[in-house]
Amino acid sequence: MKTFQSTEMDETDWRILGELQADGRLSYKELGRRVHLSAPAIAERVRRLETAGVIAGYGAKVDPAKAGQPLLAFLQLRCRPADCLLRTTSAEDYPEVVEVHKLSGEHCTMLKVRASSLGDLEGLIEKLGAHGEMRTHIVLSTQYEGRPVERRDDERPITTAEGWAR
Amino acid sequence: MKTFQSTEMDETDWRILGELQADGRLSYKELGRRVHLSAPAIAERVRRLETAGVIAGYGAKVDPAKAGQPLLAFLQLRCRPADCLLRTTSAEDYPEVVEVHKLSGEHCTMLKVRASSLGDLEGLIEKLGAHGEMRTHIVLSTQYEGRPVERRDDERPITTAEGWAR
DNA sequence: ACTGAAATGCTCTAACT
DNA sequence: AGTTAGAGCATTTCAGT
Repeated sequence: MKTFQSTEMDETDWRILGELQADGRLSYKELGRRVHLSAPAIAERVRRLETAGVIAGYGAKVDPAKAGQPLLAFLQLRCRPADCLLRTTSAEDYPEVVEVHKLSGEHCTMLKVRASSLGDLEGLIEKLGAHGEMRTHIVLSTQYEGRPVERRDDERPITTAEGWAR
Repeated sequence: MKTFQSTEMDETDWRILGELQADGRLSYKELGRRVHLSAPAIAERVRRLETAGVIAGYGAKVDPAKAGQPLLAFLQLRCRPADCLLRTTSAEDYPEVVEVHKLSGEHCTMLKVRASSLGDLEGLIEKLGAHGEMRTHIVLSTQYEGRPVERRDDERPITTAEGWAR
């Protein structure tokens, strides 16, 4: 599979990426006005970014609190290898679970969950507790979330096999 | 400010929300075809959802790995109240920090960070370590992320002051 | 790779049910 | 709240640079 190298993305691509992360419904015409390119030129660049997978899709950003899920928590799960959450029941069965990450360290899993009420959260924690030792972190407030992916000047030359395989 | 009650959202609104979270660039015409409504009717419903803040915006979903940030980690910070991260330097100054949550428990902060390399991550951890005791969880793999907000049948009647204030 | 113009298709307003 | 119809734009394709 052909993958987009960072080196193939010029300043204009990054600006397009920035604008589209801030407003995914921008028209190509308006986008073109902002980065000083014609609509067809923009459309082609965006299509290339999509094909390369840099843009994985577009989505409405829904406010969970206003959609009935005001509670956020992080659950850290130290599974017993036998009945680990990732091996037995899929975490997708729990609608509260919005993210699942496998962690380094002590065979741990990090879950980000959203609940509609403390009762909902309590029930979830009880059910998940069956899979192993758990650590609960309830979020009181979120300073910010969903920072856009931006260009980094601090990127070092890649020294992995993939990096040399051009 | 007038806020959208969950009870004001019917099945059609939830379907629209589902479709727009899956593809934020869907045309009103196509959206209308999917939920069996005309384009102007859809447009008005979407505009209402936007005004109510249920839809907070639209954005391109960028794959961080393909945009030069393959590393993900959660950093748990136990600040000394005096020079807490949230009080002194704003965490927004660190481009690696993509989420900041204030936690219950021992005056803790949960940071979600994305780095371009282990060196980048190491430098960040070093700098943030100055703000207090820290616990690092490097993500090895992500099972999923960005699950859409969906309707929940399990919602209980709200018993808070806000719940009664209709 | 980008521009400009023409055809197509979508969005928006308005009049009405 | 919803529909249909028409005017106004955006998108797409294509020829040209």
